[in-house]
Amino acid sequence: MPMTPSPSAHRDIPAATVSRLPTYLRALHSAAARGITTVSSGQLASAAGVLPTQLRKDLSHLGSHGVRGVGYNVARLITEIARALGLGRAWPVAIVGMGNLGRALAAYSGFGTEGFHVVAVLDRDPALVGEQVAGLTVRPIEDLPALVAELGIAIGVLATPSDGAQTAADALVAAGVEAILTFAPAALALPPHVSLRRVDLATELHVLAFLRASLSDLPDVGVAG
Amino acid sequence: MPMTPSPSAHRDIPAATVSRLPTYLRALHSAAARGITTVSSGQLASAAGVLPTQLRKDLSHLGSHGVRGVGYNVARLITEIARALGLGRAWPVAIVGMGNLGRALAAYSGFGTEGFHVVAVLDRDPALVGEQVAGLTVRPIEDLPALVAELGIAIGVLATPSDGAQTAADALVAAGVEAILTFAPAALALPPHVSLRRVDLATELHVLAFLRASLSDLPDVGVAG
DNA sequence: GAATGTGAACTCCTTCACAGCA
DNA sequence: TGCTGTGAAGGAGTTCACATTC
Repeated sequence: MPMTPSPSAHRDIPAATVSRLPTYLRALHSAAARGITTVSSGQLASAAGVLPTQLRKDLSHLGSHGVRGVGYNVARLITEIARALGLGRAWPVAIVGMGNLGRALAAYSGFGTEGFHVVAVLDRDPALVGEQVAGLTVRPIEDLPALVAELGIAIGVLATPSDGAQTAADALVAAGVEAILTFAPAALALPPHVSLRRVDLATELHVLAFLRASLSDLPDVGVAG
Repeated sequence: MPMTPSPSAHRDIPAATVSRLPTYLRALHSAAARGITTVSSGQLASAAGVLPTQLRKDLSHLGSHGVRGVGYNVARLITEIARALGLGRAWPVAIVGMGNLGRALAAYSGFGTEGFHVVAVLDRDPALVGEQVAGLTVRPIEDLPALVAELGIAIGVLATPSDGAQTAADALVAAGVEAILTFAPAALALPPHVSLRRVDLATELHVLAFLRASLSDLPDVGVAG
């Protein structure tokens, strides 16, 4: 799991815990929407797909205080996790690369409900610049510094082909963006202060294929024809 | 990192190693395309964004034999990794959910070059059934058993909203699919023999926002206005 | 009685140090 | 001399057992 190795001031919450907090938050929101005000670690854990001990250990890192014999107050836990994750305001996001994936991401409604807001879409191809995508006008890469300064863009999403990924990443960093999520299956060289996460679709499929193959060790697909 | 916890017959290659092999494979293909026939662990590791010791340890799990003092034969290493990953044939993939993301995935050219082939696209919405997406006709969920049997579909990709994810997953499992990649931010209950990977875009952004916030502990975005 | 919070054991992964070989 | 392969050390994360509190 690619993550910038250097930064040490993670507010002393382990990286593995941070990566599970959003899931807990979603489960809590869903519970709150159903009128539930108190949950036990067992209930919340099963909704999130983890073990109860895992959940309690995770929550203990935020110093969160449930009530013994009772459980956690849903509203309070939502507040605490949101604060731990640095939410409470909408983070402005820029997406670079307006191919199929970039367009889909720009239109993805999930971001908005989770505290993120796509405020800029860019592409290096002049033929795409000026086009409308998800209610935004596609801008050229050269506009990045101005857009970052103007809109306070904090996170850049790379949806370019592998070739252009490093160049686009350099442009983001030069413009002052310090957090990048890339979908390009390429190794990126970045300054140590820039946080990087990579989502690699082909790798996920490869891992699945491996698991699948190691289960049924048949050369043929396990479907009786 | 969501992965089915049960299966033990991973061909004794650690999960963490498996998740890096595809990256090595890409770097090797790229090297081969440039006419390079031998690489050292240092060269390959920097192309893949890992440490040389990590790479050598990983390769040692496949019993791979490089040549001391020289390095690895590119062609041979490609063959060994491909075999370890169970490649060598194109895995047929079905994508369920033809919203923005599903369409983008169906059109994603990366899959084809990596040993995967999107052979079916489905949606539960009758209004979408029959439409053409990436050269395929959208089929109803009910066609899954027939499609799996006919096309040997081994991997299902879920690009549905969270609501429909469990239902769609059940349909895939009932049709005989034993490996699922889901983009829906929901916990899925699946039989233990089914492998599951989850890609959660919102979670990735949350983690980035956390890292970003813990670096510059300003309430404001770190751009001098 | 019921459920949280946490030290301690355990498992997994990464990194180091260096032996082994061309 | 140069680079691979690997046992051993170190670190991170998960699970267990149980003391603690309502």
